[in-house]
Amino acid sequence: MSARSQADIPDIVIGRLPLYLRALRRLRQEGNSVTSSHELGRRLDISSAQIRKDLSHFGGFGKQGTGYQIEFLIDRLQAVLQVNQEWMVAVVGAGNLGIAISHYRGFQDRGFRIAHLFDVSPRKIGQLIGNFKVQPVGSMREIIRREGIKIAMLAVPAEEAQNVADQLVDAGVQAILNYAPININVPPHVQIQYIDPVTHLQHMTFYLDG
Amino acid sequence: MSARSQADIPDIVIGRLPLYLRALRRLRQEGNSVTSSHELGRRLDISSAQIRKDLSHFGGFGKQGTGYQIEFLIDRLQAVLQVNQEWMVAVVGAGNLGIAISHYRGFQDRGFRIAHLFDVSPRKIGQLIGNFKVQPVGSMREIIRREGIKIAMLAVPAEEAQNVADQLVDAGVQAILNYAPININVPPHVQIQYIDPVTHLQHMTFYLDG
DNA sequence: TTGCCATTGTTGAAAGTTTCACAATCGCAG
DNA sequence: CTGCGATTGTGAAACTTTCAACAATGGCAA
Repeated sequence: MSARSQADIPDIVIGRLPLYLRALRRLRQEGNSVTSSHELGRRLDISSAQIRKDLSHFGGFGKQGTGYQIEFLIDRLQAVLQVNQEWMVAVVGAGNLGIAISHYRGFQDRGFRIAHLFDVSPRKIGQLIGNFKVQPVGSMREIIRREGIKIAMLAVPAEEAQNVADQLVDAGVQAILNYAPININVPPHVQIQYIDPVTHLQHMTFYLDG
Repeated sequence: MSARSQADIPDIVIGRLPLYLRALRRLRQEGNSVTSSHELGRRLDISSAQIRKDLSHFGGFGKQGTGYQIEFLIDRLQAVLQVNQEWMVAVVGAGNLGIAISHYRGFQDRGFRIAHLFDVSPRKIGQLIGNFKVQPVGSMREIIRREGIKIAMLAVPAEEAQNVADQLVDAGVQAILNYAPININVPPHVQIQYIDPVTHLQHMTFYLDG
């Protein structure tokens, strides 16, 4: 990976930390204050040894005989993932998907806050969606620059995705979550992740009979 | 994995096939009829050796000196993934997300067709969303059974996800794409995949500076 | 027909990831 | 204070995945 390859921790390990965090917050919500690698493993369908090993990359968070203090571990994982702060996020594309994203309440307390919603269509610009007035892509660069926004979600048609991504990178964005069903290329200092439901469905149909 | 562990091909390889397929269809749309492992690799940011090896699990699809016939390879991959047919999909949850999913045109020509949209809320039942009348979860089991639906997308609140998943499995569903931000447990013969944008964002924030 | 360039399919080595197994230690009961 | 059951952190082994290298082959130009 890039920049902050912090102490050489495998990327695959980093990818599991958000899952641990999610499960821990759920355990807390259910009223627990302590858990174990076995309990986490059972819930996440990951071996307990793996969980212990993953966590041990960041220090000894548990206690032998007892397990892990949930509150403490949540705190530590949030710090490691840098989500003990609130990141401003720009959404590009005010179609059905961009609108659903803009309404979604689930970003709130997990480290993210949607700050702007952009679109090209004159029909959409100025419309009020959720709490956001749709803004023209033309002003995107300047707004992202000015506000130092580092993260963007891309919900535009596949044909425009590369072009919009280039503009985002130029504006200083360092992480892109791309919902368009197409691969895009970004410079190595920019993080990119993909969400395409069809690829998940196609992965599963391989195993279905019939 | 389960059931059709076809000739022992690693799951991680299966997971890449939908990406190859997506890139190939794009290449075709751009007017190409032939490609190479190098070109695919460049686009997908995957080594050419990996692509050749992955494809070789299913037979010799390419020609030395020339590369791969795009049309032919698309055909083969669609057959391997069993998306040369149209799978009926049930969507559960008619909130913003369920609605966006129901409107999404991108399932159409990639092997899937949304057949039903279910919700519990009496306020929503009967409403027309896209082409679907929202149906009560109470009738879900019978409809899925009767129509032999094998795939469901779950867009309900985290608290209800496990319960709804259990009902789906009981109704005969064999693959679930879960958008709720929670892990759910299903029997081993049922495929499950997750989409949670926050986990992707948190994965990326690890690497950001500041 | 020959020689050359491009590209595959495949082998084996290297790198990466998961699992095993156990000493160390904690908290608690008696 | 001792002994027991639970649980962590970890080094070494097993396993999986990726990569590098190359012989084999196809098409094309001369």
